[in-house]
Amino acid sequence: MERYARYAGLFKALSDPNRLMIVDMLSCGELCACKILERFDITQPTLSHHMKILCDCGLVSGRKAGKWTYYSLVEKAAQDFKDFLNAVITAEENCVCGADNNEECC
Amino acid sequence: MERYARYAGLFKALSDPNRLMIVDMLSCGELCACKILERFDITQPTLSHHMKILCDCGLVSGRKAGKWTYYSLVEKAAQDFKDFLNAVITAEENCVCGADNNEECC
DNA sequence: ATAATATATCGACACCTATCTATGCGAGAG
DNA sequence: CTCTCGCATAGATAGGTGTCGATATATTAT
Repeated sequence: MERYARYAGLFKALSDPNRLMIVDMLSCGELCACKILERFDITQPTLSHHMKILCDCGLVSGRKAGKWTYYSLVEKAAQDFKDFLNAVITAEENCVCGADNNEECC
Repeated sequence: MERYARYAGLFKALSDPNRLMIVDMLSCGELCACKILERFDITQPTLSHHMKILCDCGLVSGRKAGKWTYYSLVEKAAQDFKDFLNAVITAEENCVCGADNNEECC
């Protein structure tokens, strides 16, 4: 259950259209905050809020360079997340369903 | 942007640990509501609420049979979702990043 | 018909979220 | 040192979310 709670945080981080698009942009490479901001109709503090959420969940990392902050996707976190989703939607040995599906219901 | 908003709804549906675990259980096959309820420390109305969210986003479907309601994963929706996530975290031709990454920043 | 059972809906509550404006803070430029 | 610029933080606000107890609805059993 700990595992589910941890990944649920990642799903929540991507549950906003703006953040989803930001991650898509970052998948092509590092971008500075102002470049990201250009593509959205939100204020700078709002973008900062979204970037913090993406960083806090571990999917994105920020790098300060002078006045600018560059954000990039954390490849390993993204892969782990993808693998987790795949495991969740795929039938597995040792699944949480408990393997008592074949019992008569109720 | 429409596309992001649509899938953001799916991420939101999976942003709760209980719902994430429910989907994992359903990936092994159809389950009746009471069987699902057994595995959680929540009340029946709360489970009903979660199942409605999972159904509304298209990831799960419900089938009434007498007194019972059986829920199952919608395989195509799950696959499409997985493919979308993969596209988002992978660099692509024709990406939303706009391909102007190589410009000097700001 | 009446009772029991499975599930959904309603109304309430505490908490969280996305957004804004205003402000703070650190780095470079003059 | 002071000004400007990029970004983060604080505070406010409207709306959403997870949970519950109470109740409604529908189906099966008596």
